Amino acid sequence: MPELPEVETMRRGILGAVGGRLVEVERLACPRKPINLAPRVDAFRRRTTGQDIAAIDRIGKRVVLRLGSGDAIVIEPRMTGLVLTCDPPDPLYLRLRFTVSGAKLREFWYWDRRGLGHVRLLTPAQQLAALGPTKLGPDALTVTAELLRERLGGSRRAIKVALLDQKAVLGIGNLYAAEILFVAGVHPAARCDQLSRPVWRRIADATLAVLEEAILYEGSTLSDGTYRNVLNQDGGYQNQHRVYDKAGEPCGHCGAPIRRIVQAQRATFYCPGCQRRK
DNA sequence: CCCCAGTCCTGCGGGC
DNA sequence: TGCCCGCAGGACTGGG
Repeated sequence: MPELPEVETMRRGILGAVGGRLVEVERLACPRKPINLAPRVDAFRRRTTGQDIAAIDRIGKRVVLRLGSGDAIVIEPRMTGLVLTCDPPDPLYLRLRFTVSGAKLREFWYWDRRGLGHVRLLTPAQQLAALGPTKLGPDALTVTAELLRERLGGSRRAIKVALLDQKAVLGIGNLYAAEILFVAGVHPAARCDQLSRPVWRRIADATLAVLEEAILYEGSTLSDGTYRNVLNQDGGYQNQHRVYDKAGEPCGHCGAPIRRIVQAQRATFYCPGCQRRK
């Protein structure tokens, strides 16, 4: 499931298209169900064809192609979306083909097995409304202890649930929330309004450490094998996981069996020996 | 403010 | 062995 490190890996994988010109964005006849574009196919094609690719950014878990017109193509992979520059894992789920001229990278694809992802073309005004600071928090790679405490310190929510709130902090999903709290030594059910400054410091430090390390490893490929980098290779961070999807296995630090609980209808993994409530 | 359940969607694994 | 159900969860929505 693409979270910040996986999406950052996608972004870096297609940076070779920057400075080029979008020849075409073609919606492929995916036999399951062609991707829903916004706006619809004709307008999407008209407003993207021939546009310069000025930059490729990441906003949280989305890849953003900045076009010369000021419009932005926003790719939101959600659970199973992938950006690929080579043959796909399974051509059945290819949804879009991007063709580029005048740059090193000539072609890339959007692939999505389950089809929960979205690709949207947004005007500058729409970008501000949908992706601006009122909708989305600061990027997780920029967090500090003060910023986390400011945004979450008054909340009665459990810290693990709050870390998933994209209005609070941007880019953390279920997997990395678990890993971050393990590294910080914080119990996932600890209430935000009961955490001290030193604990916020540990959470901020762990957030940067875990996400930056995961980017170096090009993200996590889980046992279902869905996430791949743009070259259709496995990521490497799954081998560094401390708790995610390890229920019953001994903690690598203290040996206690890793626990699985459910918070806000999502699985949470943690070590009862290493992670305390305060 | 915050929580919860439902929605989208497909593949896989557990259980019978 | 084979089939079916439920689970996986990112983002969003509507109701409490």
